[in-house]
Amino acid sequence: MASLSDISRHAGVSIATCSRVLNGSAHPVSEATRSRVLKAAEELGYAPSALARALVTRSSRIIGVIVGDIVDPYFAEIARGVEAVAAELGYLTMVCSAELGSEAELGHLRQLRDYHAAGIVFAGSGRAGDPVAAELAVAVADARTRGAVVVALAQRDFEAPTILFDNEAAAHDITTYVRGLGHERITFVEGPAGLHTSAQRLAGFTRAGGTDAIAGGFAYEDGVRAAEALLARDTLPDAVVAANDEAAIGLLVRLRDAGVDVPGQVAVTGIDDTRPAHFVGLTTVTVPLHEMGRRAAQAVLEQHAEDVVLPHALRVRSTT
Amino acid sequence: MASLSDISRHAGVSIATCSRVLNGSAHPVSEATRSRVLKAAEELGYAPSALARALVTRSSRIIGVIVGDIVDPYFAEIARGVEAVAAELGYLTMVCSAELGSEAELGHLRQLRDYHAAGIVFAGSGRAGDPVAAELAVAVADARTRGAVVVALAQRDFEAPTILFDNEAAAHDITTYVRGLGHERITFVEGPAGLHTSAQRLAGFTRAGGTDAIAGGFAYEDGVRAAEALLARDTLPDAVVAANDEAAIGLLVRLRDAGVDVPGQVAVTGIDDTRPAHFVGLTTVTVPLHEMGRRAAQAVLEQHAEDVVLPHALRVRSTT
DNA sequence: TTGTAAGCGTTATCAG
DNA sequence: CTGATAACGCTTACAA
Repeated sequence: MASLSDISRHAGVSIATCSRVLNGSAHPVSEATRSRVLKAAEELGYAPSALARALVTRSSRIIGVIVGDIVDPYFAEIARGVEAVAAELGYLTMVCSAELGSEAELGHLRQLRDYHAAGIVFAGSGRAGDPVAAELAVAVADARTRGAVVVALAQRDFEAPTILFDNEAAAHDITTYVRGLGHERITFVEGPAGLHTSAQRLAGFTRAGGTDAIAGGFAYEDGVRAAEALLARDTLPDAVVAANDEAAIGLLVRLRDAGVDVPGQVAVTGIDDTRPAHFVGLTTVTVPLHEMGRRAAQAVLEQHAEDVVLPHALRVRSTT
Repeated sequence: MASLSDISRHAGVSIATCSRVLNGSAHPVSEATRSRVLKAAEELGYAPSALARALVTRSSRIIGVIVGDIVDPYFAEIARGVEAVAAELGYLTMVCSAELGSEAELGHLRQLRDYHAAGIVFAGSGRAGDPVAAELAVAVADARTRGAVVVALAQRDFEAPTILFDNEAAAHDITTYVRGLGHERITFVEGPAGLHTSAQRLAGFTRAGGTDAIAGGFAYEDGVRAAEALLARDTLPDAVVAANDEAAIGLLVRLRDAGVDVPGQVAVTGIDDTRPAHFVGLTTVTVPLHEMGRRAAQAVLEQHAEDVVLPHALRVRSTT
């Protein structure tokens, strides 16, 4: 691949001048030499080395989005929001999936730091008692030293501006709605143990007067398991509020498989309003995932972020 | 952030030696100086500049996966496969979503090339008559010049080893299955116009004896629209084979909303066997998405790929 | 308006 | 076993 010095030689112009015309510098260059350089670049098929450029400017045009699980539509929606605004400005957004937990998150964070990413957005929540929390905090600080702006889209255990919605209120609102329907015995299927988000959603359920909570998770399979636990009881609850849509759907499918009438016999709800919720007609609460992604990207482009809490809203469909 | 020269000064050792101990070089270094360097690195919080390293070694540890749409579970599954094997070897996999079509794809490809990506995986299919096809081919060639290994997971219009499954056969098999059920009037909902994958699936339907095909797409909404087109006809077909799961689900939901009994009145099937298909009990054909991702990653790690066609299989559920 | 040259942080080649 | 030093490809004062 042709480099600046190739162009320079070919066009009979200094490297500096080539650099100036080839990267839209404000520095004046005569039309004559400009076109000569352009022509040489064209002929030789010049492509800049983003690596070299980033090395000297001390910042690349990469925005990293660290998500909990790339197949989870919750994260996909966020990533899409980031991408939408980043692409306009020519930034490359790379989504990194940390399926293996905090360790993987730390690994990705370090890589992003090492590549001088312009921005790093943490899409998922932090974990209580996270063994690598301290290391994460250090790496975040280092990334900042290198000019990265880091933003969190859920509660984390390091210093960072946050763009979020109120998980506790979301859970509270939907629980209240379900109670308002006249359901007395309501079971809550918890999120993954340890996640701050899980704790917040459980707290919302509790504050709304809920008392019966069982273990769960954020995956479809977790919902299936929760359904089985419920099916094993003497009597089914009137309603079950799952900590998120995926689990709610697993629960819903398993319950119906077992011949349970939803919503006739048991009402089922989720939180997040991801695409699959739409597919199955799940009652849930809409949260501004795409908008969070957009704002996160804007924050890194503007190199400055402010804490915000975005609104959520009940979305009633056919499972209640 | 501390750099090699900082460590060098702090430890009273040459930069070269520091480099040797800090990057696991085979070059011998005495235990004494090694530990001195390590200590200095520890104290100063050294983190290597992947940028500088990649610049001199002429290759970064980045694998880019260019997908059609990050919220599409088809691509998410592939990305996950890539990530799974890449992570083990310390490679960073970045998934780039080309929601805006070929142009966006080209943009991402160039970025990846400019960052000297070690590998570039094209997850989606090429388009007939693509206006940027030539530019894509050039950029692919350039990326190769810079040492990248590029792999395609669907038919493309440039030279590249492919890891795929047989789209034509998949569509043929499910159509044949549906006919075997006794359905006579079968409608096929096509994929997005222009995509090679769409053409292949349509060809499979046709080869299996299907004749009635209507416009569609790969998104949920496309399925909804197709359902409405069908609903507007005098009589509904006995079965509809959609070009993929997303569209099949949109179709299914819309049909049921309209009071149509599926599978009683109309049978519905998809292709891909993505997660949502599981949720709604869709009859479809399983394709090795995750495995394709894994193999693509292996190919870039081994710097060499061979063409393969992986098997698919019918997955019968409750919509037929 | 153009060119020279000093880095950016590493790795790698050669000598000691 | 250790250390200079030349790249890698680019940007950017500073000169001319």
